[in-house]
This record gives sequence, C-alpha cells and structure tokens, in this order.
Amino acid sequence: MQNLLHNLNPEQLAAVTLPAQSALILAGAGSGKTRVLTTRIAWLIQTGQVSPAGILAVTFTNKAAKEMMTRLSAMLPINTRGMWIGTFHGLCNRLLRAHYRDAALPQTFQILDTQDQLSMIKRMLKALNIDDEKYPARSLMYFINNAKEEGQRANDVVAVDDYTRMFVQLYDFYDQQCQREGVVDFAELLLRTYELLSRNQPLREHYQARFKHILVDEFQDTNNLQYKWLKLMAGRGSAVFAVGDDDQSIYAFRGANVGNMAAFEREFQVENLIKLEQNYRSHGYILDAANTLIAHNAKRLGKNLRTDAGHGEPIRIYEASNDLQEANWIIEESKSLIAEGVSRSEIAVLYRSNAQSRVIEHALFTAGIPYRVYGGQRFFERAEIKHAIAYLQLIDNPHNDSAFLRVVNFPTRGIGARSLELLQDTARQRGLSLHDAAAHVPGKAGTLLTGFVRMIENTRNDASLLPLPEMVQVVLDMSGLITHYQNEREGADRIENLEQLVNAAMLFISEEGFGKSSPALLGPQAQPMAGEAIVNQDGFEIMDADAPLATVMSPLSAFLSHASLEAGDNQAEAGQDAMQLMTVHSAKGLEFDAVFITGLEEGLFPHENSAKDEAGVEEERRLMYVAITRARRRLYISFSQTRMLHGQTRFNMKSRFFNELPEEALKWLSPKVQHHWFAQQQKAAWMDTPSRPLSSAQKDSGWRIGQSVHHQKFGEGVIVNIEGGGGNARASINFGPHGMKLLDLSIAKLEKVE
DNA sequence: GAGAGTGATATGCCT
DNA sequence: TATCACTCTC
Repeated sequence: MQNLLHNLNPEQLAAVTLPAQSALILAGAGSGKTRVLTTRIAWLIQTGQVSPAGILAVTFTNKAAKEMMTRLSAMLPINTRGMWIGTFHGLCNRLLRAHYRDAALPQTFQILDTQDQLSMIKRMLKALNIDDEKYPARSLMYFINNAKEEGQRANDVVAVDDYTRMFVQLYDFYDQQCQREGVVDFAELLLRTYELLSRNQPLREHYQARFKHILVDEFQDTNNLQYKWLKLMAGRGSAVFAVGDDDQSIYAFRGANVGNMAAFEREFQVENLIKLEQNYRSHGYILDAANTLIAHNAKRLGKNLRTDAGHGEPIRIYEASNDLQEANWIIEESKSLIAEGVSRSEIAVLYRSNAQSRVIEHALFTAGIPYRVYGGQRFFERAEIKHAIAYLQLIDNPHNDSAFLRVVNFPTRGIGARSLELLQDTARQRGLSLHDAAAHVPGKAGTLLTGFVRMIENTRNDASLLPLPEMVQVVLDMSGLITHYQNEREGADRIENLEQLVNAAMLFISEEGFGKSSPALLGPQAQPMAGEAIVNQDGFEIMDADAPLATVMSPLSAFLSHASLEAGDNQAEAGQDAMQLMTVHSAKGLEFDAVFITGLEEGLFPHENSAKDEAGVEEERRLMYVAITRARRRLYISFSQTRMLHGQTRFNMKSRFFNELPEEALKWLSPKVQHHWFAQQQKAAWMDTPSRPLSSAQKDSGWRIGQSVHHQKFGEGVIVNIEGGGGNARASINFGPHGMKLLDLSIAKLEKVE
C-alpha cells in the first residue's frame, strides 16, 4: 500500500482515499487524472473494500479503457481482463449479450457503425419512396440519434409539426427494421441497456448490488442518456467516483452535456469535491496563458492550474500574411527545434479544422520532414475490410440485410439492380429477410440469388468448427474477395489489408481469452459463473454477464462487435519519428514538448459556426484551452491575414483569443508583415495564378479588398468584398466578433487602418 | 459494370 | 478548390 500511494500529492491522495461516497474530482489538464483513477481502483481492492468484481469503470474510448487496464495490472497482481472496465458501448454490448432474451434481441445481434446506420436509413427511405431532398437521410440519422440520446423512442417524441411527425414515423420504421434484421446502432446499445435495466427489477437490483464502486472518466463528456444510465446503475447504494474537467468539455456538438457535472453534484449529494490543480506537464507561462484565457468563460466550476516548474519560455506569436507563409514559418521553427535536439514526434502542429492541414503537409513534404497526420481512415472502415466483415456478419446472422446487400454482388455475380429490386419486393411482401426471401424469387435472378445464399451456407458449414482466424481465411477464399482484388490493378494493398484481418482475428482471440482452437461459431462457453445466479421476472435463471466476452458470446460474434466498436487505429503508419499533425479535438489527452497552434483567426478559431452565441464561443475557448495545455515546454501560436479556403481567399482578423492571453507571457515574433494587398499579389505570383483584376468598384471608391478599417461601433475590421461602384459602393466587412457587415461606403464612417 | 460526368458541399469525430 | 456520392452512358 505504501507503494500505491507513494508520490501522490495531497490532493491526489485525498481523492484516491476518499470514503465510499459519491465524489466529483475536478481534474485539470496534466494533473494526473488517469493516475488518480487507477490508483483509486487499486487502493479500493487492496484495502479489501471491494473485490475486482464490484468495480465498474467507464471510459469513452477504447484507448482510455486499455490504458486503465494496463496501469492497473502494473499496480496489482490481478487479471484485469475479467473486470468491468470499458467504454459505455463496450459494457452495454456485454450486458446485452448476456441478457439478450430479456433485451428482446437475437443472440447474434450485430452493431451498426455510423456508416452502416446511414446506408440502412438510405435504403429504408428508398424502399418507402420518401423524397430524400425533403427528408435527407443524414438529418434523419441525427434526429434518431438525438432522440435516443435523450432516452426517447419514437412514441416519446413530441412532434409539433408535420415535418417532425414524418421524422417520428420514420424513426419508428427504422427501429422496426433494425429489430427485424437483428442489428443495433451505437445509441441503441445504450438505450436498450437502459430500458432493460429499468424494466427488469431483479436484473437491475443484481447489478446495483454488485457494482459498489462506479468510476467514470471524462465525466464532462457524458450525454444525457449516459448520465441516466449511470444513475440507474448506481441505484442508491453505489459510490460514483466521477472524474472530469469542465474546462475541457469540447464535445457539446455531439450531445455531451457539461451540465451533468453540476447535476451530479446535486443529485448524488456530493460532499467530496476535490480539485486537482497541480500541473505536472507545462511550464509557467503556458499555464498562465491557459488560466487567463479560460477565466473569460462565465460558466465554470472554477479551477486554476499551477506548477512548480518555472516560467519557462514565453509563448511565441507569429503573424503571417498568408497561409503559405505560416506553413513555411512552422517548417523553419521546427527545423531549429529539431536541431536543438527535440525529436520530431515531440512536435505537434494543431489546427481547428482539417482543411488547414493541406498547406502544412505540403510544406513539410517539400522540406522533407517526416510527418504523420491523425484522423485518416481506420482499419475496420476500409472498404475491403467492410466487405469481408459483411460476409462474416452473414455467417453469424443471415438476417442482416445491410451486410447482404453490401456483398451479394461483390465480387460481381451478375446480380444487378433489377434482381435486387425483385428480391426486396419479395422480402417485403413475405416479411422475410433478404437471405430468406432469395428462395422465393423466380427465374434467373432467383437462381443466382439462391446460389449466393448457398455459398454463404456452405461457408458457414465448412468453417463453423474452425477457429476464428481460419474461418476468416476461409471466408476470404470462398467469397472470391482475394481473387477479385488479385485481378484489380491496385488490389495489392487491399489484399494486404485482408491478410491483416486474419492477423487481427488471431490477436483478438488471444487478447480476449478465447481458446486458441475454440470454434468460431460455438456459442458462449459453458463456464461456471463467478457471479451469483439471478432469477428474472419470468422465473428463468439468468447468468450474470460476468467476466470475459468468452462467457457470453461466440468468438465470431465477439470479433464482429470488436470490429464495430473499435474501428482500429486512425493514425497513419507509426514507427518513424515524425512530426504530429492533428486537429485540436484529436489532440485532447496528448502532450508534446513543442506545440504549434495555427490559424488563430476570427471565423476559424473561434469557428464562425460557433461564434454566433455565447455558449459556442465558450466551447471554442475551451478548445483553445485544450490546445494550449498540450504543450510542455514550448508553445507557438500563429495566425494569417489571408488564407485559401474552399478555393477562395479569405481575409481574416486575428482571433479575439489574443486579447484574452496575458501579454507578459507572449513574445511577438512577427516581422513587419506586408500589407494585405501586397500579400495577395505576392501569393498569386507564387502560386502562378493570375491575381484578381481590380474591379471598377475598387478603383473608384478608394477602398480595396483586404483594407483594414475602423468603424465607430464595430471596431476594427477587414474589407472582404466590394460591390457596386461610385457613390453606391457597398462593402462586406468582417468585424470579427461583431460578424460580417454589409456597409454603404458613402454612409458608414470608416477610417483606414494601416 | 466500369468509367465519366454531375452537383452538392465543406467544424470538430468517439462509439 | 477538391472531394465525394450519385447518376448517366456505353
């Protein structure tokens, strides 16, 4: 125990050793949050307050869950695999597998990722002959997911207009369709589990009694359903240990509700609110900047980071005249950092939106500096992998129509659109899945379709007793995927990926504790349950969804869940020592010796879509806070007067966030920058494209695009466009925080600012 | 069924 | 500007 608590600071120690009551830990950036969380679990177990089975630890990402398990195994000689540590979705999956009957799901239900969900909705809209101009699939998807995240089924949604009524009806259809096919989307995993436990008293009480300690990571990111889910799991007796940072809440746009922190404090009668404010990551000036900036947010629980490290170096600010120049400056600074001995992987370039990465990538490429961009396509999202997975899904659950349609004619088998229409009609009329309807289709189409179905069945028969990796191999061969890609010009990479899938299957069974030779399709292995038996409302004895996945699902089902729930690495080839390029969002949780935050311009950061209301600006500010606190020793912030975006040159003002940083922590590097207009000319020359000719309006009015101006009411702005001429000329002016204004040049009292 | 052509569309992205 | 999904054409 000495060991465990060794080296914790007083705040951390207090948090780790709290009594068994609900507590809220406000953990600032770099304050040792994960350490506190894992040490807390280890401490509870080691002091005999709870057994590993009595712990429920929830995270948002698989990465965080894995990290927690790794650290925990290092602290205690226990097998973490059987513990209930996982993502919300992963844990729900486990519960639903164990209690599939009570949850009214087929044992082999499958999980739709976002892509699958969208294509399913599109298919449904088409089948129902719905005008997709009026009711776009994407909007419907958001509507459905939002409703589910509010805990609402179709008939819970209050529709005030016809449009919404239509959506509600489609939501209902969608749910029915999912149920028929035996598939669930991400939100459904949570909602279904929530409903299962709220309706099923014995089950609920069983788990409530079991999980004496519930620990939640990144609590500020919980959405409303997740919060309700936690309340239900906790019941009255469990202690919930919630760790979060309201200042790092940057996912409101996808339903996260920071308000859950305040609600938690109130509803769980939190007596223990502990703030972890000691920062072990960044130097003083960097923390000063973060603290000063975030203090501008009105809605905060309040927290201030401090460090024992000295001031360190000031934050370097650079003003570029255009985005190319900004990129080149990053290259130059990086080169000198590297020359100073900073390794490339310790240098990160952050940007607000992905579109900004292009210019920087180009410059890095030209300079011959290795770099890595986060956020590309992930392994399980690749088309060829999706195809292979679809075959596996059909073997596991033939009623999955999405999977059926994905591969029925891939590789091509002469089953065209008309045959499929026939099949879908037949299926609808008879209330069958596509797979089952195939036998009822007459003619040549029918022959081809039954041929496909037979191929699936044969594969299932041939492979059912094989271990998972070998099954995957058989599927690759029998489906014709490998042959197909062999004949394709650029199929080599795809074949390589498909072979990787066999490896992934191998790795998966060994990690999840499936027997090396246990048949892929064998149902849950009959193993003695660690938990006590419980009896459900119908008098059936049910098993606790205890321990490894192996006890509640077949290797194949488990692997398919894994493929949906964990899309795999989304960072490009690791290995080489490369500079790191990523959005600010994906930088959350990471840290680097040197960080560049780029594009600090009004409209970009804060983003124009968020700057309309105060809540949006506050989230952008938190985003900037996250960006700043990624840096350990050196921080650069840059902005540019002009920038190419969507094929057009934009004139931006520097971000309002500059006014919210402490001047004494900053060092302005900017050389005398050319005037906007010259910058544009020069850039045009560089890019070898003709510059925009002066319009008559620009010549006549004495004003020009790019001119900085001052307005009595709106302050400083930049002319973005001029229309009309002579006395009627009007200009669009970007006033940053005040937005874009269209002003009559002869009326508005504008002053030129040089 | 592949490839060309069209047009909408462009903040962030985990599960 | 560039990408992507989708339709059209041979």
